[in-house]
Parts: sequence; C-alpha cells; structure tokens
Amino acid sequence: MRKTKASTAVLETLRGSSHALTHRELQELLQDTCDRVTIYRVLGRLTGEGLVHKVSDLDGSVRYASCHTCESHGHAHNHDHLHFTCTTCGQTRCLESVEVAFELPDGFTLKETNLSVSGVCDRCA
Amino acid sequence: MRKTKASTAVLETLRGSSHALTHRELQELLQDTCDRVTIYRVLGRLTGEGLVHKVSDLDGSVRYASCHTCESHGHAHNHDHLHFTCTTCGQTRCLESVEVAFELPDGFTLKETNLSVSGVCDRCA
DNA sequence: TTGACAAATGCAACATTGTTGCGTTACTTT
DNA sequence: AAAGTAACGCAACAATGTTGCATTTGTCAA
Repeated sequence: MRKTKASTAVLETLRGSSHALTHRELQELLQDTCDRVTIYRVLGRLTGEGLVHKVSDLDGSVRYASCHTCESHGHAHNHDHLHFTCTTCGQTRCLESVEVAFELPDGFTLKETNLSVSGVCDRCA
Repeated sequence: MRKTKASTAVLETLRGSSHALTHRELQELLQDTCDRVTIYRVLGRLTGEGLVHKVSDLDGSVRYASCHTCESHGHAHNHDHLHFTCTTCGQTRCLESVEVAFELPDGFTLKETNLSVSGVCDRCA
C-alpha cells in the first residue's frame, strides 16, 4: 500500500480522533483533500492492512477507528474489544480495556468480532 | 399496533426463518404481499414493540430476526445474545444460548447491545 | 536521477438502502 | 354500521456505497 496524500490524511484524521468516525464525518473533516470515492477506497485498504477497523453500530451506521492497541501486536490483530455508542453525545468509542468473554457452541469457529453496545458514557453521565 | 396483512406476513416470515433476514430477503420472500416502504415501516414497528430485533453485521448490513426467547419474558426484553454470521453459507443466526460477559467502566451505563461475530458455523464446518 | 510500471486518484455514472409526504385504504372501537 | 385513525401504496427524495476508465503519482530498479 502506497503512502499518498489521501491515505495519510485519512489515517491521521482517524488517529487524531478520540472516537470512531463515519465516512460522512471524515469527508467533512478532510474537506477538499480528496474525493468521496477515494475515502471509501482508502478506508478499504486501511482496514485490509489492519491499521483501521470498521465498527457497525446498533442502528447499522458504519464507523471507522484507528487501531491503537492493535498495531503493537504486529499481525496478531485483536479487535475483540467493545464499542460504546453514547445515546447522549452520539459518539462511538473503543473501550479497549473491556474484556468480552463468550464461548461458541461446538462446531463453530471464530473469525472476527463486532461488539457494540449503547448507553450513556462517562462524560455525559 | 394494528394487525394487518403486511405486519402478519412480515412477522410470520421472520418467525419461520432459522436465520436473520435482510430487508431485501424479506422483500423477495413476500413478493407482492406489500410495498417495499411498508416493509420498512412494519419492521420499525415490530422492533419498537419488541417482537423483532435488528442485527447489524460486521460488514454493516442490517438484518432482522424474531425474538424467540425474548417474548416469554414479557417486557423485560433481553437481546444480549450473540449473533453469528457464517462466512461460508452467509447466514446470520442468533445464538441465544451463548452468554456474553463484560463489565463497563465506571460512569458508563448500558442500554442496548449488538454483539456480532463471524466465522464458520456448525453446519458448514 | 530518471524512466517505467502499477497503484491510487478524480470524475461520472450507477446501485443499493432507507426516508418522507400525501392521498387512499382498511383495522378497531363504540 | 359509522367514525376515527393507523397503516398502506406510490412517487419522489436522500444517503450510502460501488464501478469503469482516463489521468496522476508513488515506488522501485536501472
């Protein structure tokens, strides 16, 4: 994957954000840095590379967040943390510290996870 | 909420399915029973009533499933079970037997959950 | 440093998914 | 049976995501 104006801008924006961003939010933040379509393609590549992960909310809206803790582990990516969407401020944050425990029934094998919950966050409490 | 041709058809279809259905799948199954828009509105009402729940997959696609175990508990709905999407057959199923345990940090309060994982299911193993 | 190849971009067009307004239909209640 | 309102169909719109193709731009090797 090449280092381009668009890809670095997207990655920097995601890294600079405390919460997960939608495509729309990214587009607004990036203004005229690059095209709408390019953002989609960059996000696709970044998630493929494991630098970013995709979160689908309870309502079905899709957001992206940079992998803070993940990168340090090299290729053993672990996105099994919880995503919290605050119903007051609307922000979706990665709660990387929260361990989620579950056991799949016999015959099932695990590949990826997307664990989202909603409620009121600490800042809005 | 009134009992209409559309609402009963949607609910029966969801109840008769072993897996969660997308709007598109429902539309194909219901053929000319009702309009596309009506399906959206019925699904909205059914989820509001707690007879159906909405599942957002890892990839962001939205599915609906009838609440099998939930209904028996009356109004204390519990959708905290796991949703499993098989990457082989593509079906998303509710694993109601799987308990998911996690603890939110101080200051956070829980409202709803959407716990989705992917992998290979028992039938495709 | 330069040239070449391929990846990445922009643009336009399209596809899918979900929403809204409004006049009409059909449940439910009395 | 009548009335009131929820639900419907249709059309139009809005939002989100995808694809094809000509052009630009990183990257790598000479």
